[in-house]
Amino acid sequence: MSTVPEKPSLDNIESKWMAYWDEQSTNAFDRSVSRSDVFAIDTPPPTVSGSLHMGHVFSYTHTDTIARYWRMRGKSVFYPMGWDDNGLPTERRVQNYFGVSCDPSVPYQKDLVPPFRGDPPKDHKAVPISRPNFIELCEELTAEDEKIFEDLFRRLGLSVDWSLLYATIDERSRRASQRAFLRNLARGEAYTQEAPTLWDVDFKTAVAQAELEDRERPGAYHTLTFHRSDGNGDILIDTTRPELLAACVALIAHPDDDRYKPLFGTTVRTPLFNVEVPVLAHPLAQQDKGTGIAMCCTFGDLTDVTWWRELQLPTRAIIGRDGRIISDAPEEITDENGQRHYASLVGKSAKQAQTAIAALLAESGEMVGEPRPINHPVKFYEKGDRPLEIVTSRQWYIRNGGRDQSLRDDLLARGESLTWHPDHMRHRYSNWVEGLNGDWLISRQRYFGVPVPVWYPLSHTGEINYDTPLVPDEAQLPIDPSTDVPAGYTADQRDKPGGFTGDPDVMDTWATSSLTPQIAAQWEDNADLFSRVFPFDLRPQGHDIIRTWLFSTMVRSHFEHGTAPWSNAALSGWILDPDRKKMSKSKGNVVTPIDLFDSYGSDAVRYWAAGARPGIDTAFSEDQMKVGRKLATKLLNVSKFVLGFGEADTSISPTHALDSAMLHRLADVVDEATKAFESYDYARALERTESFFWWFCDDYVELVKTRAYATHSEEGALSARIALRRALSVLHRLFAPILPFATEEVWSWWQNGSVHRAPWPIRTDLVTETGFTIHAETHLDAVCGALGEIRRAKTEAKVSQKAIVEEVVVHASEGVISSITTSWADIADAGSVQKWTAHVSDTTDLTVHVTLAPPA
RNA sequence: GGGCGUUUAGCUCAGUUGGCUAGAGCAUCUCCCUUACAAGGAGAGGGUCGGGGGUUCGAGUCCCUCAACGCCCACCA
Repeated sequence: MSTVPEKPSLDNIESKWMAYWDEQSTNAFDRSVSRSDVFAIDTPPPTVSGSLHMGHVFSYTHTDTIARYWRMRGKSVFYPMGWDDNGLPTERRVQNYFGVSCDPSVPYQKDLVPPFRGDPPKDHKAVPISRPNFIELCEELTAEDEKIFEDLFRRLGLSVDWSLLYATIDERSRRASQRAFLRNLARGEAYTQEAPTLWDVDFKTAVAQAELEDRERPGAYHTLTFHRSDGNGDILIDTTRPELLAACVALIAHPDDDRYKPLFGTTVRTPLFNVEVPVLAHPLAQQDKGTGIAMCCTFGDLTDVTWWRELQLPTRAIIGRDGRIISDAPEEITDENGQRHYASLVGKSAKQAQTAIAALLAESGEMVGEPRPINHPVKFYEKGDRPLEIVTSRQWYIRNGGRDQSLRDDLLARGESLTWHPDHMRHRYSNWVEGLNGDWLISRQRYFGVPVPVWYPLSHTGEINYDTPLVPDEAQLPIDPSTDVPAGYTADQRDKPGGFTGDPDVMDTWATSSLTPQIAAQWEDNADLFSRVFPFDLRPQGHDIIRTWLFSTMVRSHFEHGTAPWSNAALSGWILDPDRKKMSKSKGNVVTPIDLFDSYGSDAVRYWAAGARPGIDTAFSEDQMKVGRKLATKLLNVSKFVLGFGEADTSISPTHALDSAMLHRLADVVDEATKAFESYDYARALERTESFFWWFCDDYVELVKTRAYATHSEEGALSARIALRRALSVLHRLFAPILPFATEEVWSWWQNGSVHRAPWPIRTDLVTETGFTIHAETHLDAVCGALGEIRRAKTEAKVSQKAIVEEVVVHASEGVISSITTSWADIADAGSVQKWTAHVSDTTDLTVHVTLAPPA
């Protein structure tokens, strides 16, 4: 407890109180309490490769207000932070920064010195290094960014317990991730399979359904002529991907399509390549698309995959993993011209091949007319730059209900069991789960990630036996199969016939971040801690990653623990720029958070963020930050003022009706704010508190300040001071979750300890239900109504509010007159009124005639 | 094509089970240097609550319908 400063200021309060909170361990999680006294938050680990922006400030503030509320409610708040530094974006930065590339076949080198630290020359050829070395460099580079992130989050006032920090690539995360995978494998929930999968040709990795997005791209319909094998004419096919013609395995029309019914079971020959393919029926063919009959290739899109599987068609892949036409033509192309045509396409990208084949078709006369340009949606990897291809490869999957109705039902039920904030977000989840069309593909052909922790035995001829993977003991985790050796083998047996080979892949970043509750709670590493926090209370996150992060976390927890990982999911909205467009760097409308903290203070920025209702998109608004700044300043000033009246024994009830009425009004605000916070609605809690606060400052304090100075009587002054101090204490605590710095500052002037460890206010801090006979709201409306009329009269007369009023005549109902009479002395003080008379009238309206004194 | 959300003052938004004359902040305008605060204060103007229909004594609120905008999912020859 210190004294009230002469000139209160918001300057530098952030650094002052940040240091204090560290010193006092204000935000530390108490590991001794039982689960029922814990509030556990599964904080989203931000991606470290980028920079923190207003979106982070926005959503993390929301969570922080909730954390602070529950801490004041006496819960031990488990509020960890994690860094998501596992994955592609980091990998790319490390390659560019150090001038290295990851090659899992290179052995680990202790104390490796990278060729560069920052800006390798343009002609530098990346030096291949082992995967463990590469991961070390990733950790080194991300550490710098993580420091910056931590500083920013501290400055924002997040009440995170920084001792709980984790990173998704750290040892604990890798161990948890591999352990969970191995358990999935042991229970049959993870499996490997060779199958056509969506493939990014630039990253050269498989991608999962959840990572897809559609982009509108220009394309062109080409009308191709297929020749009936019986010589009875041609069939026209519309396709946007003529470059796949050599991969054509069938023509397919709808079973009910009368135009093509007679052709089912017959064959046709492809243009240019002269390969015989069957004409088949399948209900997925759409009669109104193109010519109503489609060319099925291996593989142009996911429909092709379905046809290929269901109609048991052969495989004729022509696109390689680099997105180019492979050199080996399908052996079905026996025609000499066909082989020549194919050879002319080898090595071309899909786009180049399309141009080339269009020219060939035009030349051979097997294309009708010119290509007709269209715009159509094409599937992309969300981080990729080129359309996805479909290639056949061996991948690991985790079951997620995409191929199993009963599992799907179980996961839907888990989603239903959550309390969603806002509630309608539950539809995003069920919508996604119901639309799954396959299991979760978790393997990625990348390096910086958690390795798939298995090896495979090699036969005496060197064949990989995928059916009996060699798994490590859990005690060995984390492992890297590219350098570690499975039990029963020696290092020199690696990749030798009769030996073993390590799985070359890493797991999808979501395969690790789907375990954030387990990682943060130190699952299996610290059973005591885990039992005190799991399942968590809250998962806060963006609604754009319901299908990825939220759903995958649910899948893992369902399998491993047989429960949902949390009871509540709070989805935050987007930040829009003032023109209602989503903010983005490319538009140059991104303001950095630090500048805003410097300009308005952290509390003001938090105030803006907390004004947005849960899950609602919100416009970026510096105006709102100015308002927040004003609020924080006002809080300082009014606190100084109230405390300046001197101490009072607040255990005694105030005697004046106005004072009691004010406390009753505030007690209702406490109830509302409490109810709002319990349903995660920080915005409503703020709105109610703030609205009361401005009324308190503008009307109540003005009404009682003269009396509080002991101008009239000690008894009256005491009543006012008791009410003022009770209200102030409650207001400090009500604002604490939103304005942690300013409230801590004012709290320190007159209280011991942190406001953030003070108990959340309750009604009985303000009022006891006995001994108050008038209706608080009626009383306040009457008194403030009268004061308002006097103020209006002065404003209309264009005189100072300090101007003396000679007489006030009030006409009102008996009850209103009674209230005004009771508190008349305060009204007269606030309005500088010399004399007044009251008349009881039938009307419910309050009429006030004000006679101003002549200017002195 | 399926689902979800939004539509209230110039702007951003409240309006909780239907109930006085629909609210706030910002912006605009007027006034006031008033010993907590001029980085302040006091006031004013401004809305036929997206359109249409219905239920009701009474609808911003409930029902039907249409529209616009946004998002999610699916399809995509």
